[in-house]
Amino acid sequence: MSGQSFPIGEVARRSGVKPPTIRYYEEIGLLPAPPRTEGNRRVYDDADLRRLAFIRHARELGFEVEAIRTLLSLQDHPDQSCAAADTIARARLAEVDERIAKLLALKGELQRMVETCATGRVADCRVIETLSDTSHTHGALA
Amino acid sequence: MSGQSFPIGEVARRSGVKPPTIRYYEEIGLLPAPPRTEGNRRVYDDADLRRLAFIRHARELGFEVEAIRTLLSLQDHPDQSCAAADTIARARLAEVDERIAKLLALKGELQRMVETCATGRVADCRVIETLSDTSHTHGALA
DNA sequence: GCTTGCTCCTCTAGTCACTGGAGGATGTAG
DNA sequence: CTACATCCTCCAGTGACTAGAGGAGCAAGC
Repeated sequence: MSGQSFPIGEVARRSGVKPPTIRYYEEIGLLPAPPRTEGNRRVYDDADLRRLAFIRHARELGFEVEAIRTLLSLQDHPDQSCAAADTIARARLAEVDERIAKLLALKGELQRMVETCATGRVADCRVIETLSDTSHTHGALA
Repeated sequence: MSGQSFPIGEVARRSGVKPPTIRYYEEIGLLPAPPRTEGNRRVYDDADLRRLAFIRHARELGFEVEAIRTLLSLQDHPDQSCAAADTIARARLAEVDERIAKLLALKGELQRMVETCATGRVADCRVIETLSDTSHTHGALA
């Protein structure tokens, strides 16, 4: 009932991650090395598929591979010490919060521009002001 | 009242962008080449500072340099055709919206983990499920 | 006015996270 | 059994930095 298996190309199509990138993720240990067929071909399952989709989304959101590694470690070691997991989750949470805040600010500004635009010309664009606040500039990256 | 000027090191400290990176941005045309002193040193002003801080935040949010270039073009050509600006702003807006949605989902999951954690063990971590939705997987990048 | 020491300059090379291609084996359809 | 797609490994290239070598500029102290 859950034993679907796919070759790398199929996984690539379904996850949106290209074959060379999938092999690369295996190489750097983000994705476990899958079993192989007689003919040495990689065989993936649904769990791999989900993991890859997760990695892809996280990368698109701008998380570095190391950050993703820590997120995946939460998944991979559900029995690990709570303190460790908590620390990781909290750090990521802070990062996520800041990103959301910045994106919301940028969104507001882009919306304002689209609206202003409807009424005439772009006039005063403040995209820079929106994201150039240097107050919480230091100490952002976890 | 607005004539502050700084050498590259000062700009680096204030913007959080390192000198070599600032020079790199100049090279690829994200930042205009500033005037130089007698002794061939770059001299920046407040506008450069804001622009750099903006670029930094946008990069942290995962926007590619090309996307940032289009955002900056809104700022740089406030008199350009509204249609062009509108198209750019709308495309970025869609991207921003999707990012916000994904980050909120991830945030919820991380929060749940921190809470669960407080009560005992990590147990079932679903960070992967949170971001592995493949439904709107294709057609995301503008 | 000259040395000490910091910042700056350019240039080249290295890193991270991929991306693409060469050259060859495998698997599947006619 | 021949096409032809897909896979394999390996190696080179890209984007966006990052670090280092080697040298010039400048401010401060003696």
